[in-house]
Amino acid sequence: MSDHKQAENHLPNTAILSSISEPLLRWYQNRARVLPWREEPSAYRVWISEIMLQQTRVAAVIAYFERFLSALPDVASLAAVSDDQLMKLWQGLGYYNRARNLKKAAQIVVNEYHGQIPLEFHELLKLPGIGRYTAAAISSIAGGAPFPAVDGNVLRVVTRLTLCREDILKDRTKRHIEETLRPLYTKGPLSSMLNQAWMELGATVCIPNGAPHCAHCPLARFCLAHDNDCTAEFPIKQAKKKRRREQLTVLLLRRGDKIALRQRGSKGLLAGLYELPHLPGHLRVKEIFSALAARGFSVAEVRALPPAHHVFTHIEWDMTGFQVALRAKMSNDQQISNHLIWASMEDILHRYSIPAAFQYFLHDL
DNA sequence: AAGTCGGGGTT
DNA sequence: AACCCAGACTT
Repeated sequence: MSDHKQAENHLPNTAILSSISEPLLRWYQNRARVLPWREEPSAYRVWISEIMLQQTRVAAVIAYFERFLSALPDVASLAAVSDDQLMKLWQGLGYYNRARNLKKAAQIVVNEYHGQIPLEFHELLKLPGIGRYTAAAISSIAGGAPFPAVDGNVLRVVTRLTLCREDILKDRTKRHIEETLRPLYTKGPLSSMLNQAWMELGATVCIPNGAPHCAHCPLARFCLAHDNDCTAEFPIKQAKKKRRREQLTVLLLRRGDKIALRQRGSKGLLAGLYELPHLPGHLRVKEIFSALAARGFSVAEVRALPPAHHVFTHIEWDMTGFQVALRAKMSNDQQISNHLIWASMEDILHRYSIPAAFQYFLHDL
């Protein structure tokens, strides 16, 4: 019967959640972690932290946040930073467009907002890299705006509390939960705390992997999933597509104390970052000799390196690596046509941002 | 609505 | 090996 099916698939309503704010806020005031961006929640600090925290754990962000704030302490310095320094500050965090959008948005703030970061939800939403979650987080935490910041934590906590079986990856499910929570928010400091409390609960108690710590949850007595002993069934998410695999042959080209790097294109995977030159497929030593000879290199020696495997969100790289000692200096024309950069160890450490996928081959240099 | 975009920790 | 993370943007 369709009525019965609807009941199993019900969406959460505000009434179920209305009695929850008080115990949740009380718990948060006692149990909130001390985090760098909480000590002084200025718009700039909250903004940087929220962008870094997108799809990234708190533990991974803290050190990056401190270093970033030291190097670029305000919007003006961010707007003026070089792309290379920006990428170096972001190296290892991933999703590098987050950093590029951060700089773009900073330039907009300088040029169109007189250097003052807007605190209104709908103004923040216009800036590149800021979606509904981040606009709600910044406007509420730094400005007390009454908007629920619905991230993966909140979706997990709310679907468990209410036994909601909608697919949390669907936009309309996120929108619905936003609307459900919206009435709980009032303008002022409580909306900042409430947003952080939902996320804190999701991150530390109502956790994603493994069993949630219901014995320590301030909302256990309100929680339908806890009542029915079915927290493991939530949240419901559509199954992911399988990753595709690619084979690469990575070359560690050495000439004297320099190593060859190449800048990736401005779009797509690892856009704009610096990589070790590589060729598609798994090549044999003989093929490497001829490929390099065809490009005008004089090869002294080729030595195999340990193979490496790197997993991205939707691609997997199977890499074989070869260290190649080059004999003579090639002509300037060939240097330019090959678009290679001859970098020193110092450059690699402090200037060029090289993604993790290539670091396997740089470890013992 | 589906695909793209990193890297690392947990289970 | 599969899952997830204080998501946003493009197509």
